[in-house]
Amino acid sequence: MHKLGTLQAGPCSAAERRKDIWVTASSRRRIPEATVARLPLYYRALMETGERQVATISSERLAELAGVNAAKVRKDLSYLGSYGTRGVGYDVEYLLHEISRELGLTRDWPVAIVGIGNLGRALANYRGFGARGFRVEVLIDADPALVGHQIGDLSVVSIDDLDRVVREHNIAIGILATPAGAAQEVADRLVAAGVTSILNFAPAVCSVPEGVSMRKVDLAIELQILSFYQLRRGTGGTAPPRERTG
Amino acid sequence: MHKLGTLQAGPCSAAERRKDIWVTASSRRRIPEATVARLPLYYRALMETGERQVATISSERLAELAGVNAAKVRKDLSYLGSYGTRGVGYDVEYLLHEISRELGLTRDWPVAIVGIGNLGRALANYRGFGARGFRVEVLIDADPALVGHQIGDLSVVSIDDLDRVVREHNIAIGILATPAGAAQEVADRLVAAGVTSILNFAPAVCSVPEGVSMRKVDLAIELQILSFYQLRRGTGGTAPPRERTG
DNA sequence: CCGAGCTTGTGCACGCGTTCTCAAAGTGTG
DNA sequence: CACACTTTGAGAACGCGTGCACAAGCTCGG
Ligand SMILES: NC(=O)c1ccc[n+]([C@@H]2O[C@H](COP(=O)([O-])OP(=O)(O)OC[C@H]3O[C@@H](n4cnc5c(N)ncnc54)[C@H](O)[C@@H]3O)[C@@H](O)[C@H]2O)c1
Ligand SMILES: NC(=O)c1ccc[n+]([C@@H]2O[C@H](COP(=O)([O-])OP(=O)(O)OC[C@H]3O[C@@H](n4cnc5c(N)ncnc54)[C@H](O)[C@@H]3O)[C@@H](O)[C@H]2O)c1
Repeated sequence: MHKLGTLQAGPCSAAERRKDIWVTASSRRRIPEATVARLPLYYRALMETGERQVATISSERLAELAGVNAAKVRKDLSYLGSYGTRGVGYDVEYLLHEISRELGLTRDWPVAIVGIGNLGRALANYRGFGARGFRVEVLIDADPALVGHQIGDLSVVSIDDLDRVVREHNIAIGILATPAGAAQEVADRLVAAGVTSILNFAPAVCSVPEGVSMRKVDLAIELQILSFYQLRRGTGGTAPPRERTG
Repeated sequence: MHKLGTLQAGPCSAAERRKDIWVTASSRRRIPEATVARLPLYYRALMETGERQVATISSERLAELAGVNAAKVRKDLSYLGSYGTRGVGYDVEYLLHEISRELGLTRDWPVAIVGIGNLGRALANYRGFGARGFRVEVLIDADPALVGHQIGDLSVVSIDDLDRVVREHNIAIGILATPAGAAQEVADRLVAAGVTSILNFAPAVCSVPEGVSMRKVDLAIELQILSFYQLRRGTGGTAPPRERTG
């Protein structure tokens, strides 16, 4: 398949815009969400191994490195286009480039963290984000005692200045690390300030309008899921094969 | 759902996995994984609202509180048994009890954290875990400068004492917050010491033997997924309504 | 005791994701 | 060029999860 061109680059025409089909400059087909979630795994696997000196990598090898099924790797990559060569494998450099383009890793994303408590500080200090183009540029908190405090080379900004600072830095991605009670309000303010992607650590149901993405990470829930299966095992069940990739 | 599953452990042990039925003392039927992941949501929703004075709650109301579909709530709860009353709803207290029993929240789980860096410290200081019966009892790190250091009312223990301390405290659940490079080795040591559930924050593929559960939380991947959809939106696509329960 | 009004529990259809499988398409050797 | 070997790409089958729709079952007022 894959007949109608990946060739036709450039911004997609208005005619192509459909509700359920994702037509973009980079890829012509809809990429399943499960695949999107695995692309970072492939990216990381390709980056980490010294495989880059080798020109090509097979789906089998990549599957092994990423910890998934080989058929899945092939199907996932086929959504990006036919980048492989039969009998040979995938060109490592090219694949890396395509994946990072697809994930938006070729550009920098300014990020804001709201709620500079235990977790927010840990995130602010984390060096791993920058490597993927996620630059934490703004730290926001409501606690007056914290405002102005220096963390790394950033100074904590008051929640009152949220709108201004978020706009100034052109923030598209916000990280929410406030207590649960403040989550919805802060999310609303972020959205109002132009943020369209939110990563939420607060254990609270929290809704955002159409056109804004929100992903939740709830560590307590993760523990409870582990506890569930732990309990089963103790009472004679078998372990669940499950493992999540964010 | 999100369901971003990756099989793990031994090579190609996929086929036989699904076969086994989960029959335990507590519930007669197999509970789907997606349901297990939502039970904590229901639990939290029930605990948070003042709904407890009200004797019963309808699936519709609970769905609203938990941010899911009402039919889903009913189906999920039906896996636990027929605890509802038609025309009335679910008895709140009883439902809470059943869910917490199913999730193993009626008992205490001693937890160990390995890797007391930025993230490990945040987790160690977090008060939210204890409320669900997850008691962080052991902090472990390899850095000699950190060993003996006091965090909260716990003292950091050397990685050399991992086996002994984990056994002494009867730890079943371990949290892995070391750098990626050390993840597999630490996981192996935890498993060797008797840990059968691991929550892994290190961005690394990491395998555990059959009979051990492992869940991964990779924050960088979450950001990359957000970035993917953010990029699409910019180029004219529609936003994905997606939000993870997990 | 009956009927109106709710709410649960579940059968069912549908869509998504996974994985098996194999033809197609490449490489390399003699 | 023929042939053996490798590896991709995709068709197809299957299983899981979701959500609609509705009968079964409960309460309550009269
Ligand atoms: N720390 C962890 O390991 C951990 C684990 C799981 C979940 N969480 C969740 O992450 C969130 C943060 O946890 P934490 O331990 O960092 O909490 P924390 O109390 O240490 O920090 C919360 C911070 O948010 C700030 N804040 C409160 N209201 C605010 C508002 N309206 N606007 C801006 N800032 C505001 C507070 O001043 C504080 O600095 C919580 O929702 C918590 O449940 C944390
Ligand atoms: N901090 C964050 O916000 C964040 C975000 C995403 C992912 N992560 C991941 O979480 C993990 C921890 O992150 P961090 O920021 O806390 O890192 P960190 O470097 O601050 O802490 C790591 C700790 O692990 C200890 N350690 C190293 N090797 C060890 C071993 N073999 N046994 C026991 N302890 C060992 C180190 O002494 C250090 O104290 C990393 O894998 C990181 O990629 C962290």
